[in-house]
Amino acid sequence: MSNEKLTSRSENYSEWYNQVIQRAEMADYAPVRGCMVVRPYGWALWENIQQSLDGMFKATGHVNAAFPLFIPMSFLEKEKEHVEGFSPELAIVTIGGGEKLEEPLVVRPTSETIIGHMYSKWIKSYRDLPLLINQWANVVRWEMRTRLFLRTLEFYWQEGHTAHATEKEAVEETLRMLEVYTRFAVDDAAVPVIPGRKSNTEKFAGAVHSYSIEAMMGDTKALQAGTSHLLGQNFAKAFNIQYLDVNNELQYCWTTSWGVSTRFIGAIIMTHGDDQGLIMPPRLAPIQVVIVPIYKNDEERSKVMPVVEKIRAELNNIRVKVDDRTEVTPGFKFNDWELRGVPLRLEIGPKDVEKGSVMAARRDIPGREGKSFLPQDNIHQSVSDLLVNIQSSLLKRATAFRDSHIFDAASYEELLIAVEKGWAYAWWCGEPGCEAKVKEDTKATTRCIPIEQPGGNGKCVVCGETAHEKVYFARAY
RNA sequence: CGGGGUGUAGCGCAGUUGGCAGCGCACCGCGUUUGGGACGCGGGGGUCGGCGGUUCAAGUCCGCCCACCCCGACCA
Repeated sequence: MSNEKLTSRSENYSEWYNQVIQRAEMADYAPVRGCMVVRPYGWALWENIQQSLDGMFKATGHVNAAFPLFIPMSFLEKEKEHVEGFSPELAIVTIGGGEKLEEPLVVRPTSETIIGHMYSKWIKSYRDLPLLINQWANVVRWEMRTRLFLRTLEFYWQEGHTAHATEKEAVEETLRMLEVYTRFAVDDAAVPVIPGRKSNTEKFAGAVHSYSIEAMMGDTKALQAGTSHLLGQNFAKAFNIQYLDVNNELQYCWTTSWGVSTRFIGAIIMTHGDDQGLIMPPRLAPIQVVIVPIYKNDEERSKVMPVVEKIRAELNNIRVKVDDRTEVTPGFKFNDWELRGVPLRLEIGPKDVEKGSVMAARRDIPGREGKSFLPQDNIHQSVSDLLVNIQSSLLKRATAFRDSHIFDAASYEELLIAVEKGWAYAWWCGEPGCEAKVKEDTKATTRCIPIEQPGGNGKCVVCGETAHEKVYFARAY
């Protein structure tokens, strides 16, 4: 661990990002190119994300299951767009047990195909529907360039796969899970996101429609933080997922899939972090409160530690860490836990023992301004209140930042300026040509066509033709 | 695959006209410290990316190879 200052976030955002992750011991690259080791502290955050999402999945009637890591190549080839979309980034096993395989096995880049294969066996009757299954898994996509959490060769995620009797139900499911992701991002991660539909060029290979939640990072670039796909009957037809309806007629199912990955950790880091390092939203923070005892000698220690233990015991259902390391100074610990993003720090020293107080320092407000004395009495209540307050102020701050970097673009000139400074919000006719022109001129792409629309019509910001929908253009990760 | 760059201690780097392999941080030991990144003294750690060449002598000069990073095309 280093005790040097971090690179400033405004000076070099990408260096800041890598430094924070490494110094906070969130993750490392493994010796193999592009693969990521998630360190215990990073994994603890992921576990909290898992727990939060899993609770919402259960509440909406989904159950967990597991499917194979290896998928026969022929499975992917059954859906034309799917294999075309994924073939450049597949890792393929050609040798097994020293023998060349009859048919290559693909290391799953996503599991629609193998799950579709199983669903065709499992689903026979309308009584089997809807089938609502989620899988927590790792997947592999052979990316050209990797970035910790955001784009790694292997990543961890959850992928939900559902089958329904009607299109209407599948559409409802797709939007329901988009809503679940939105609630998770906003309420638990304090990451404001815009739910919307992807353009045809940006959608998932094999989907009818893709939806996503889009977040703005601290450098104003956009990050797709979760996706929900309406697969229509594309996979049902490719894999023969059929059922007999009440009239004894054979019907194809309507399917969906949706996922959130370890990429979301990157979203949290880049949304909330500052020049001191990470800031964890209290609801997901691996450590919510760190207590730093302060003493000069054994005598002071013997007075301070019982108070520390008493406070720790009272904060029973809060994730508390007592940093009783003796080899580093309190000042070092302050910086260390700030780097790791612990939302609230309690300092307890001889003065607090005398006064019956503790010093509380909130992570979201740096320096003296974020410090206050709390009475030791009723500490559980005051700490809980502070955590709630920090959670909501993080969301408020991120939302204000995002909104001040979204610009209405009424003309192409305005769009060019807007995507330099943040996101452009503009009418778009839906033509891929207009989208491609923007990408060529600015590197910005359509992020999503938001669910909430202003209504009425406008003129496409690129070609001037009549447009029915407004869309966000932005540079993206 | 195209353009640019870098390989020297765990990490970050310096190394001049070729002449004993260095610095900061980290690590280990002892002591003093401890309310915002402590200090002193002592210590351990190297196939200088690899192979070959020039030379009395190569981290340094020459040739070939390898690896990695950044910018493009691709992407949750």
